[in-house]
Amino acid sequence: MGRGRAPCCEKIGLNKGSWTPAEDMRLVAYIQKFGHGNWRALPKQAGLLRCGKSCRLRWINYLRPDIKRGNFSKDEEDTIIKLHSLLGNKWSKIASCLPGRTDNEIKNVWNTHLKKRVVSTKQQNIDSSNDQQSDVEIKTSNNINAKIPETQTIDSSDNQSGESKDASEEKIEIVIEPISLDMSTFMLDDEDGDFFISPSSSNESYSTNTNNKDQDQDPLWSIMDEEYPDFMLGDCEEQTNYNPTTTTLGEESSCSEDESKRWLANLEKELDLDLWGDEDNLQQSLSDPVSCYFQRAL
DNA sequence: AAGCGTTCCAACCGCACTCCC
DNA sequence: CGGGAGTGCGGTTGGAACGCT
Repeated sequence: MGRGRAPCCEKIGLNKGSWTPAEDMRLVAYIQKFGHGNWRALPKQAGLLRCGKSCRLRWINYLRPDIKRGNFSKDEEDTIIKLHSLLGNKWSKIASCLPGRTDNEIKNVWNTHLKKRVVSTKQQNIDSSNDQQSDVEIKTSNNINAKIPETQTIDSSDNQSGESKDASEEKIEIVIEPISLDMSTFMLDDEDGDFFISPSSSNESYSTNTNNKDQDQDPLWSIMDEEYPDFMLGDCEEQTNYNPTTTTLGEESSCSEDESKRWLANLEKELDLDLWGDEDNLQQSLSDPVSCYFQRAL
């Protein structure tokens, strides 16, 4: 689609723009199996024609199993407004107070909805009563009861937003609840102890297009549900206690390069993507999956 | 139905930061 | 301490969906 500026040299030959369901599946399956210890190396090992940055963004903003999708609740919106008044455009900090929401999503909601609402609220307050404290209620509030993974004291002193200078010396204590996310909510095991992705169990409202009215019709999970109902990732019981809020998979999971390549080849076969060819080409795929992928993609 | 403007948000980019050697 | 690599953050872009005429 060609968003933004021209790609740098090292990105020539890599895919850009919207992710396809197949790419999503490949990324999810790879991370479930091997983790994401090294984002730069991940796309090569997973056979994705994407840069590591793009993979990371896709995972964090979209494919993570603990992502909460759908409309923001009133409470969430209020929390965003309050935190933004204190922190400014510190989207990642705000996101840390809203479990399941990403900084990108919060940023979008703010820019498209909440900013206008705050401005109009301020304007209404000024118009209706000339109240000198019209913006106090949205500028400061210590009554924030947000949920973030661990107790944090947010120091807003680094806030550079002009909108919140008044609160720059203030520290807010946020009571938070730990997120307990077990990968078993995302992956179900069958009788043999193997695991497979369970799209429907991961999030009821999962969608790649929340803007859509048919947001339950996500292409990825639709395909997964309909075409790969028993999509297998192989034995990965070591992943069953994966908790993305506390664990970086790549730090704990380990796999040899050979294991990675072999898994990738098997994945292609299971998905019937025909990117690696038949058994005759398997050895070539294993020895140099990326070159093989390019050759076959051309 | 077609055309046009607006809204939404996924994905991009560059820069900043952290870590390691 | 300096430099390089990897990662995170925030601003911006542009295509798709939507609404209006």
